Amino acid sequence: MGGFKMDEQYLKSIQQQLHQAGFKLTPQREATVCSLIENEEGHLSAEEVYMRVKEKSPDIGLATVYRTLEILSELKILDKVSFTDGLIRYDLRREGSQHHFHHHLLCTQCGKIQEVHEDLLLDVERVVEQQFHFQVTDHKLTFQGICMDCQRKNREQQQKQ
Amino acid sequence: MGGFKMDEQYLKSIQQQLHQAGFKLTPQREATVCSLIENEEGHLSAEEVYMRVKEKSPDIGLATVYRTLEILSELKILDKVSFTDGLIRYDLRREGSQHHFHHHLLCTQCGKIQEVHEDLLLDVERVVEQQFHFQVTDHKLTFQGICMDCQRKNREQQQKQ
DNA sequence: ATCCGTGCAAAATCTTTGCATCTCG
DNA sequence: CGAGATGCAAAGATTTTGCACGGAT
Repeated sequence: MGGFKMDEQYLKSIQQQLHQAGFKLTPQREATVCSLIENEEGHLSAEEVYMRVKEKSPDIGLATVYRTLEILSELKILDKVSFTDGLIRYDLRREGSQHHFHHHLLCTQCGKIQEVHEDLLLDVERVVEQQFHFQVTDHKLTFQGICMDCQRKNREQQQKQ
Repeated sequence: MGGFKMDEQYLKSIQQQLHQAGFKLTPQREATVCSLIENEEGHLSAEEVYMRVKEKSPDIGLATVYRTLEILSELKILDKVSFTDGLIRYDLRREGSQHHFHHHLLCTQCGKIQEVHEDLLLDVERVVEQQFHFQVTDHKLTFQGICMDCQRKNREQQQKQ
C-alpha cells in the first residue's frame, strides 16, 4: 500500500485463504496483512504490528490485531517465533503450510535475523525418522552466531589495534 | 534429596559453577537446582519449578526462583525454550556451554517432548558457514511431528475401524 | 434480523522490581 | 561485618476476554 512496492499477488492469496476459511475480509484485517507483507522478514511483535497498522487505520484496536494474528497463525499463514526477548513475534510463512518452515540465522552481536528459505534439514529429518521413529511434519531451526557484517567489523576492529 | 536417585556429581558441578561466578550457595538456590535435576527433561516453567521447590522449602518466594533461573541461564547451565504454549521453560544444558544445544522432538498429538543429544547439525552448520558466511556458535532445533507411541496408537485405531 | 467483527476497558497471566530484612562467607 | 540474597507486595508488561455496538449480507 504506501509508497513502495506491495506484493498484491501475495495479499490476494492470503485474503483468499481467509475467505475460504469463512472469515470476512474487513478493512482491519486487510490493513494488518498489508503491514505484515510490507514488513516481511521484520519479525514484528503484536505491538509493533499494531503501531504500523495504526498509522494507516488509526481507529484499530490492539485486541483486533491480536485476534487477527491468531487467525492467521491458525491458518498457517503466519508462524509464531521468539528470539532473544521473550516476545512472541510473527513471521509470514511464504513457503506455505505444505512445506517446512524456513530457518533463521540470529546474530548475537547486532541482533539481525536472516532467513534461509532453502530446506537444509532433509537429510537430518531422514535420520530422525529412521533412528528415532519420529514422523516429522515440521521443524523450527535457528542458528545463533556472528553475521557476515559483524565478522567484517570485528576483523577491522582487530586490525586497528 | 527425596526418594529417587539424585545426580550428586551434576549438582556439585553446578554449585561449583555458581561459586566460581561469584554467587553464594544459598539453600534456595540448591533447592532450585535440585528440582531442575530431578525433573531433567521436564521442561518446567518458572511456576512449575516454584511449586516443586516449595514442597521441600515452603518458605521460598517465586521471585527468588525467577532470579535463580535467570542466573543459571546467564551461566549457560540452563537454556530457555518455548514450545506450544507461550511459556518460557527451562532446560538443563548437560552438554555444557562448549557444545551446541541438544534438539527436541515435539509430538503435536500428545505434547510429549523427547530430547536428542546427538548433534545432527554438523553438516548443516558447515553449509551455513560456507554458503551464508555466518559463523555459527549455537543452534536451536525442534522437530514437530508424531512420536512413536502416537503412531502406534493411530495404527491400532485405524485397524479397529 | 442475524452473524460476525470491532473497540474499549477490564481481567488474567507472566515476569520484574523496590525495599526492608536476613544470611552466607 | 558487609555485600549479596531473600520474601513480600507492588508494579510492569503482555495477552485474553466480556460486552455493547456496528456493518455487511
